[in-house]
Amino acid sequence: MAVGGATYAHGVPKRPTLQDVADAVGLAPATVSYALRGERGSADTLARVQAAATALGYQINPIAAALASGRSRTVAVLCGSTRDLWQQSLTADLARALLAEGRHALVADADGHPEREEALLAKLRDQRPDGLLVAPLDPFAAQWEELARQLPVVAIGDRLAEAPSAGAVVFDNARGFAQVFDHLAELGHRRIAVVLPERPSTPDRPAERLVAREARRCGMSVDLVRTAPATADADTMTDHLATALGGRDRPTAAFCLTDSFAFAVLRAARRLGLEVPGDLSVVGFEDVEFADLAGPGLTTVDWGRGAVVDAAVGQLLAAVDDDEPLRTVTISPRLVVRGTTGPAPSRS
Amino acid sequence: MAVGGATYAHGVPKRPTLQDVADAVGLAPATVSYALRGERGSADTLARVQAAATALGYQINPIAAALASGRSRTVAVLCGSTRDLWQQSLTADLARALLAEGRHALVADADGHPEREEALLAKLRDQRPDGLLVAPLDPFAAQWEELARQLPVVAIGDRLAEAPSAGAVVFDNARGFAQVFDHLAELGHRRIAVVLPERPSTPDRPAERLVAREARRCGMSVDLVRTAPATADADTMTDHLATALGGRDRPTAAFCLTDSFAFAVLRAARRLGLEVPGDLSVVGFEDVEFADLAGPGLTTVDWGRGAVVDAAVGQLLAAVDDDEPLRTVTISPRLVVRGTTGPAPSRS
DNA sequence: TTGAAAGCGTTACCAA
DNA sequence: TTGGTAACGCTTTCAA
Repeated sequence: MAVGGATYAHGVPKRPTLQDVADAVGLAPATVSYALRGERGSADTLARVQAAATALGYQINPIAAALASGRSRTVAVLCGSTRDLWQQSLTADLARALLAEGRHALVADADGHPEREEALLAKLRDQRPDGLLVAPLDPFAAQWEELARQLPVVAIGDRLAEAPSAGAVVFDNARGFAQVFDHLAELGHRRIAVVLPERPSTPDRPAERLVAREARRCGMSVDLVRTAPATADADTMTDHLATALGGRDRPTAAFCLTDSFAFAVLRAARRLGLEVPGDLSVVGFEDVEFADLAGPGLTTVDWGRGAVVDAAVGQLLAAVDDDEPLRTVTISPRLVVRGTTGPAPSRS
Repeated sequence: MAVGGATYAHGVPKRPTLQDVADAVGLAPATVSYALRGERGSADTLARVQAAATALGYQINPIAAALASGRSRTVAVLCGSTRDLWQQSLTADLARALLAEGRHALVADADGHPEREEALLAKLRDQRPDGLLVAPLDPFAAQWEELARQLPVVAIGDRLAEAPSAGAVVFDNARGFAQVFDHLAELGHRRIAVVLPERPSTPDRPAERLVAREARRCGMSVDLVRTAPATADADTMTDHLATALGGRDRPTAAFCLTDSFAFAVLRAARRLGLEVPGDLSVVGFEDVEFADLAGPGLTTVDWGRGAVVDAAVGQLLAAVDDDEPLRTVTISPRLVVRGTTGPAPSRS
């Protein structure tokens, strides 16, 4: 029975309920409920109910509705780490898009830890969201399978290996990689570093294989630099990259699979006294808003976050509302070359 | 009665309820409820209930709990515009902090429109959050008063003029402005531009007055450049600023009340062919993560977002859980001078 | 088209 | 300490 803290209990003016509206118009609550939702009712009833509702200032109680119907009109958004800039923006955009569609966003952030992802998922599920949008940390986890059977799930970035029934919005990495390698090859780079996250590659981001293939195709040699995903601690990442990119026989370009990595590389370059792009070309793979400011040498791949958001939210809500099947949508890359990204250094 | 889309209805294995646990241990649901919450029960009862609950895999249904108790264990987070980088990060940090305290975050974004702020507020209120964290677009709106009477509200950035009962986390702008002006004066700047949002100044950000006072104190002349808050359209902002900062008798420094503005100024400077900081010193007022990358001349004021988040979440939850009074917390500025911000240009 | 009644899964009051 | 029971406010089935 609603108690509420002493401080706030009195201020709440006991909002009108369905019963109040029903009393006002002399109808049964059920009738009012249907009328308010436009499910049925004669034109007359409908009008009277509407009038009474607005007169009383009736607002539905979504919690009661959720309990009774089993649907909360809320969508859970679970993201791997909002410390990563692109994911942070993605999360914000998803929330905005959901709101525009009349759904609330229940957001959670696994903060880089797969085990936290699992725990959060359980909690989110308890909130009975109508659907789930997730940028998975561990797309191979077994839990996805059960979850995807229970409610519509759309994964962003990686297909959920164990949950074929889930939808996905994935990136055409093959083309993206090809564009980047072509670009770097044209500039004359022969030896590049590829900065990528430590976590295992996935079905949709088989980064290592793609790198190997492209390197072969372009006749390049590649240093793989594995880096912990974005954390609160930018310095550690910078240190790590400075070590990897410095040294005598260093690469002439760095291809970063995340713009957060690219920023760390730019910082590392600065510490090493390397000019970008004079001494080191840097390519990001996400195109966050201010990539253009981050460095004159920062070329990026733009995946069109708007398209990602539309595809994800669109198909999720279609599944929720109209039971439409989920599918995999592939996003195409567009290379954004900013300023002069080359020329390739002339030293051997 | 739970219907669920045809596709997902079957997959849901009908989770155990309190009743199921009660049946298992041969106690009343009420007893189990109390035991599970550790509110009462003998050691024996408690143990048996725990065991049965884990055995059955019982998970509480938060929606039913919310309906019965009137508390949702959810906190609404309403932000003026997640297109602004600082606010976007703030929102992400708030959500993370809330999660760490066992609360879910219901996030909404007014996207720069005060009228949307009002509408969203109404919808959020319907979700019966236990509290509200808000970076208000319009701190003068009348609605805050009623809202703050109904549930704990903590405003970030501006005190809510009409709602004295609400808490606040505000920035010590007087000191922040003084630090910036001192810094610029030391570098020898005599004429600066101040880039600030169009919306009316507020009790806690009486920007214009502070600017006037500081300018007088430091013997500077000031151009006020009013700019629409961050939008999706960075180009427009850049155009606007390029106009304001170009011209024959242009200022030698720009003090931007938002880092988003600072970025726009950097873009404008680039378009105008101005060197930063050679031709134009730029000072931001927020210190977003990658400010150090955005330009060598970008000095910022760091308000410690972590402190803001702690203060806001801390006092809100104290009010929610322990009925503690809300208060106004003031955050102190710290000037972060990066690289060489001067020297002041030598032309008169 | 309308309504009565049975939930939905908890919490909280009050009596035992 | 425990348990019965009445909310909480809505949705949905089923009968009128």
